[in-house]
Amino acid sequence: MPELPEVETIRRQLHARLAGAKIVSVEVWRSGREFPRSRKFVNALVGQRVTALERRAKLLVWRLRSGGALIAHLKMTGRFVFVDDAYRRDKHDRVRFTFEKNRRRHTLVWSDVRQFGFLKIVDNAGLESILGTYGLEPLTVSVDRLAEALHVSSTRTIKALLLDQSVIAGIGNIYADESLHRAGIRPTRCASRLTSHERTRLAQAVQTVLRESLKQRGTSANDYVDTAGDRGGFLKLLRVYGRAGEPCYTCGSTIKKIVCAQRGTHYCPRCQRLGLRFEE
DNA sequence: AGTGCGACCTGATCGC
DNA sequence: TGCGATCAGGTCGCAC
Repeated sequence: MPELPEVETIRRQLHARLAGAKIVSVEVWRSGREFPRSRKFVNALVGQRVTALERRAKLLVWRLRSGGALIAHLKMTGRFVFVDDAYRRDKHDRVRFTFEKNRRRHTLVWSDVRQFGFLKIVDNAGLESILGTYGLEPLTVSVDRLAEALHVSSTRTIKALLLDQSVIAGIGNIYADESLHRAGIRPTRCASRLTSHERTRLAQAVQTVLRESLKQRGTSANDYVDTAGDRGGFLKLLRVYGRAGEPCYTCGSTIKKIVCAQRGTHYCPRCQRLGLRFEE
């Protein structure tokens, strides 16, 4: 379940190897539901040069020199992994890219067990309209702006709001739960009922959690690996996600798991108490 | 208009 | 042992 820190980790690794690289070959091993028709896809990419790798929300954007871009969404199980010549194809592998940069060759495989992810070629206008649907980038705006984005008149729960990519871009289930725990706010709270102190605390928590996770190269709760096939190190620093039935590190209460915003939701009933808070 | 929820997909795990 | 049910979850599209 790659969210902002995982996608950003992959972006950095791809950028380091592929910015300025020429796409030598593209081989579609397996196309599927979301996948573009293979010949058109291959023809649009071979011979092109990648100028830069960017990220917006959970979307990877491969800028192409001729204009336009290849966009990639990993959804839950999408992976980009660099492989060597001895690599043997796995049944979930879908596309193999070969690049050349400074006379060095790089081979990259796109695989996706659940087939939810997609690769798509878009022109500049198409790219702009897609990128425009996303909200604030949480790591490049101030706490105040982030807190302001959480100031809504909405009947939704605060967790549902955090997951809304058009409000804040890049938060998924893990970081929503972790941010709410660090801010001491129960996920089921009505978003419009948060106090301004709570919005600020939550905005700070979102930034802290995302930054800390990025330092650890993301969280590997299930499938996520980076382009070297390595797992992220943030798993051991999670305080509530995946810890149902275990004691809260802060207060010792048992972490609960419920369904909120149609997602498995983890929280500490004591640290994330309902009702008045007295410390503010 | 805003919100909730099913569908998409496969593999791991659980209960009988 | 085997088999079906359940769960994981980002986002789209549909229904209310």
